[in-house]
Amino acid sequence: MTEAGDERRRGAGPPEVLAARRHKLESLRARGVEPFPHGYAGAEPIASVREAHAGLGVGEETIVAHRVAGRITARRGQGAMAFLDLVDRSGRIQLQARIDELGTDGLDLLTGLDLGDLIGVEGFAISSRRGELTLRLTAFTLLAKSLRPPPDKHHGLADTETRLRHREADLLANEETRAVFIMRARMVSAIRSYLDSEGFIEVETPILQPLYGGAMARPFTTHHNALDREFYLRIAPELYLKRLLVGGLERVYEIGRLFRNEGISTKHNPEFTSIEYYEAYADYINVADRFEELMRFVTAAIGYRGPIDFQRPWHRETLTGAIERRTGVDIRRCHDRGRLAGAMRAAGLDVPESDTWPQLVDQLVSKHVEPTLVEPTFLFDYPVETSPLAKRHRSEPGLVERFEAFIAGMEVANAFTELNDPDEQRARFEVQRALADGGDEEAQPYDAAYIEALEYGMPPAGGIGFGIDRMAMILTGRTTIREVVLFPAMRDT
RNA sequence: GCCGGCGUAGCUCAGUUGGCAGAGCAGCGGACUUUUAAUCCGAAGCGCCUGGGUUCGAGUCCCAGCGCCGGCACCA
Repeated sequence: MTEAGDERRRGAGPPEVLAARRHKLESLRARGVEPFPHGYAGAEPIASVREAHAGLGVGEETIVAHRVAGRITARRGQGAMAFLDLVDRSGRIQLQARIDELGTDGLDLLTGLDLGDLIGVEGFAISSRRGELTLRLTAFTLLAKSLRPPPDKHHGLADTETRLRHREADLLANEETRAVFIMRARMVSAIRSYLDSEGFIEVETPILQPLYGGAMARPFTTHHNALDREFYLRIAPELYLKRLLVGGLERVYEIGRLFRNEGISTKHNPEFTSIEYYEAYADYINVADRFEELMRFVTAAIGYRGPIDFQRPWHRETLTGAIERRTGVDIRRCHDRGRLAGAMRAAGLDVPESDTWPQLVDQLVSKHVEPTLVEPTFLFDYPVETSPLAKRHRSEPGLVERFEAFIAGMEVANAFTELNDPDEQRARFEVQRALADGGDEEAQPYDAAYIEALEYGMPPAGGIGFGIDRMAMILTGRTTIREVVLFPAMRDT
């Protein structure tokens, strides 16, 4: 059902399922029941109730009292007795409501509540005749009345559009959705604890930036009224983080939202979460080793049980070797656009006319190499043309010390030995400026403040950035970024 | 941005060659003291995404629009 449909119906009077809940709300108030009380202190998580009675035998009853709170998700009436399912953040538990415990009025009130209502309960832990852990209720309190029916209790909520536009409905109906976002949170928490334990400090740099940089992407722009100037929403925190290396912080990381004004796809959301970390006195090989270690740590910490093996050492190839192996094109022998285009045509590959040399290299990687990289893989050593912030390779002319990491056919990380020579950085920016003048919308702008920072002296360093969302996709086994972003970008209805 | 698929009750879904819009769950009324998506009986609830058109007659066929999904392009 679309939003527009809801609105129209509201104008013509609500559907009867909504009206029924409204009427029930009023009759509760008429009975003196407050439908929206202020709190319910002292409830324990359902999971801890389960833990406390793990060894309970079938049909066994205890006099251990528990107090829990949650949402009613199912009801099985038996006249003078009823069973209900209660769900909280930690799990589900069955409730048994008996007329001899609650009285006629109490049982009527409880069984008259709706699926979706939030209640707090007290009761004794017992095992039912079928062996299910159950709370035999001695008391209950309505904690919040639900005025909108929850999705089908068995089929859950399946309509993708409703799931994404009303994530709350998705979360309350689909346990699997809750599991995905809990897993994502634990993943981020594990990343933090790894980096914290390695002496990195978490920092926050500007999201509203006077000049964007650190990646090849088109930015969002916005306007600050008091300063009367345009700001960009950051496309990357890189340049600010490296200024912190200059300042002596030496090991820094930032987890936060990035914004790129580009297309939306199963792998792209206009705002997404990345982490970047930088380490003084490391080079890109050290960074690759640490990233492998980080992923081993994170997957162990969250109990990852998926198809990808993170314990084994990652595959390592050079970029040029990977391209040559898969297409026969040796980009080292094709330093100008014409030669590369010719070699690609000779190999029977598509050559878009407007593509520049770096764009053709990108094509080769994304079309012919990336899809083959299912197991965790590093590609090392990229052309200097595609990497204006990376340090020149120590032995390979024309290349920089940069790698990208791939998992499940998807690029997940980008890293390099950082360029810390201010004069060379200035020259690289000049090249970018020329590209921008030539109409390249993604060329990086000249950042004079950054050059000035490098002039104070930046330690040799390695750094990496990777997409939290894509990592979450891989670790939760989702195929679209929308399944790991709580509220993904959607069109207006 | 381009190409294709989809849009029916609060939710999950049927709907034949164009012929009175349906089921299950939820909700409503009643029965029931051990049930576990789904106990039994009964009565309700759908302007079929929006707007045009063809037709005696449109959920169904045609056109346009909106949204979602899947590709492509762009990108991480």
